[in-house]
Amino acid sequence: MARRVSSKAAAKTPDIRTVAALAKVSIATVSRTINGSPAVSDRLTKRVWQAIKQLNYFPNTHARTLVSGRSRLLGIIVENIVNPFFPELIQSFEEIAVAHGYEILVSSSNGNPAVLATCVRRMLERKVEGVAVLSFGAEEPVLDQLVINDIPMVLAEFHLDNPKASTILLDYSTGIHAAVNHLVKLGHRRLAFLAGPHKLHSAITRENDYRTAMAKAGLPIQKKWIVECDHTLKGGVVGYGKLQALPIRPTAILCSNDMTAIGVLRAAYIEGLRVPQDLSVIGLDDIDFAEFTLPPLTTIRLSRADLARAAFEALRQQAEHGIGTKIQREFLVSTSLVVRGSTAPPAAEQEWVGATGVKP
Amino acid sequence: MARRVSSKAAAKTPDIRTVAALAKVSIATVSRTINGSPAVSDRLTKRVWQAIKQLNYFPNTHARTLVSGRSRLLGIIVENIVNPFFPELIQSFEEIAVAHGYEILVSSSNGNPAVLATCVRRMLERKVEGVAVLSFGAEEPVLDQLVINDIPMVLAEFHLDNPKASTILLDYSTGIHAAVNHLVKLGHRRLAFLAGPHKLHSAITRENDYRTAMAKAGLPIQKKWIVECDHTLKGGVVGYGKLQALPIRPTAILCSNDMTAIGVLRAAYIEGLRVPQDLSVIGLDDIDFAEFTLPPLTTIRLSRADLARAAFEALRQQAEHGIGTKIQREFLVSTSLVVRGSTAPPAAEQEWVGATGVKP
DNA sequence: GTGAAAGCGCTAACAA
DNA sequence: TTGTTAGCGCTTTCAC
Repeated sequence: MARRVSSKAAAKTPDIRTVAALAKVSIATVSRTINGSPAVSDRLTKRVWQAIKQLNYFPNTHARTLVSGRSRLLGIIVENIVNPFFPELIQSFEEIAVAHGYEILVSSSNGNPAVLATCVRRMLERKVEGVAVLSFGAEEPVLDQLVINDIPMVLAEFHLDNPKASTILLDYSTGIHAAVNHLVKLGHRRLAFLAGPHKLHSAITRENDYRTAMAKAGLPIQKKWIVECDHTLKGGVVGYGKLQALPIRPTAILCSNDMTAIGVLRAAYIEGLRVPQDLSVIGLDDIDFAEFTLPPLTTIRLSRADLARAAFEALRQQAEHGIGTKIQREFLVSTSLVVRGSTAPPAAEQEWVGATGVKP
Repeated sequence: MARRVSSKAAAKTPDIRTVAALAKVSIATVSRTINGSPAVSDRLTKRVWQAIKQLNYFPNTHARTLVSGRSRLLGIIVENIVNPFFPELIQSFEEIAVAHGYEILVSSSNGNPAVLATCVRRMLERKVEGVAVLSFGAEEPVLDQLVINDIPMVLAEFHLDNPKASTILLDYSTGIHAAVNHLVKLGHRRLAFLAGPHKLHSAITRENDYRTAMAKAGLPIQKKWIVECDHTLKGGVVGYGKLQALPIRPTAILCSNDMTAIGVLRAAYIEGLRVPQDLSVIGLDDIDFAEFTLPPLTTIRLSRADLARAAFEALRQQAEHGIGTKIQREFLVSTSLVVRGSTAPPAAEQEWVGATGVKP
């Protein structure tokens, strides 16, 4: 095969040397200019930028990473990208990261530890500077590779006894208490809870908060009124079915997430039960779609933007903190009730109250 | 600051030299072993792997990329990650890419050319080997940076006169014809079309296919029955409103995507129109959620998996083809009608037919 | 303020 | 079959 005869023929991507040659400076000066080092005279700065523009040059991240040790890459692992909660979260996280000069690597673990393990591995090979583990899951054991390699991490609702690991605590309690109180004020006493899969921390925490809120409200908890679903729409349909099969049915259902609640809405409609007249339903997440369900879903908002911000901030502090700088190791994201159309006073009790003016 | 006294103290990430030393071979042998070169004896292969395991070593992608010129990174640009169609697409694309040893960089352009430009820039800096532009948009002019840098591309529904650019053609026609015929067979004659935003190629193509299908079916097209929406749920609600304000209303609505159709379903419900008895609705995409709308949505399926496969295949061929190898520059992804519950014979005409046995 | 030179961790020629 | 060595494109001392 013929080799290229003239160097002119090779119109390859310009590198830092090309720029230096054109600007008639050393490559060190080009590097300094690009990185905004103050120690470059205005005269040369101008010449360098002019050459850069002319050549349409951009630096090679891999070379930069190799020598500087900083990849400016952040990993984000979500539980399930197909659950609308997560794309919204990824979107926020990416925006913030990009605004700060970072790039992100996204992976969806789908609750599968093996998948998680391979994506952690890939992230390690790419030398990520930190990983946001927003899978809310029980996959933490697989995270030891991150620990071993000393990679900063931020975990949702999970403490890892490691100096590089930060935690985002989600205060579901506020929102769930508000939801229960809202229902109680409306006159409900029989509140069921459609839980998430117990392998998720988030599901456990939410369920516990429901129990606490019920206790505080002085309401009895029936074991049968708590049913484990899987945070999917289908799961909500199934959960609803189980509840309706009970001899004494709840008048309101609190769901561990919005998808479950949407499943309930759907199942109730098909069975001819009117929401909210015959049954009140509350979700959790406040995904964009919640506003558009029929009726619009009353739900507990968990801000994706807040969560993304906390996750990024935790990682950034770990990645950029100087020696001796104190970093924040714990972050809190709160929740709040958004009242829309899926809650109302219970039908029967309302009549009963109307008849006597006294609650049971 | 005190320097490290003993090399023992530095428990830093092992590199290829560390492995070589432990296995008592040269770094070249380690490299060959990792890359599966056949030219390594079983004896050494074993020793090397053993050392790798012992040290928990993994190669540094940046160094690899730098020297080999191959990043094994692919970019994927979607229109809007919050539209459920896209997470499903990303999921598929990632699975395939990872299975072939590639990593992906995801960006959501949100129809914003400036955002697109910066994500292209970031992808260039990371030396992606190809970019799947699945934004279906009019942002192609911004893609010149990819062209200039000779980066392989695959575009949906857009031909770029560039040797590195492949195209995925979406055969909406099959699905849309099937949808129109389905409606016609049911007895509909007044079919409206809720189009997507005209800045999207996909929207234009779909609308044209609707016109063609209508013409083939011998049905008149009313200008007022084609209204431009924006592929969002809200847009569907608005579009529905415009259609209902017409003196002569359509009995069926074909929508440019599922989100629009879901908006129509919602608006119709609120206005007390029953779907499908009073109005038939058909979507396009077949997002996971379509199965769970009320009633379940009849829609035109566009397989995300097929699209992802085509996109990956196009990029892989460009990235890996040897000189002289013929590569496929055009790919076709088809569509098909999925009949569910949102279509039925039109109410009025059904009665009329019942009365006389003859159609108008 | 500027430049020369030493690598970052790896692959790929070339030798042996 | 194995090892030696020259960089990939950049940042970062260290001199000047």
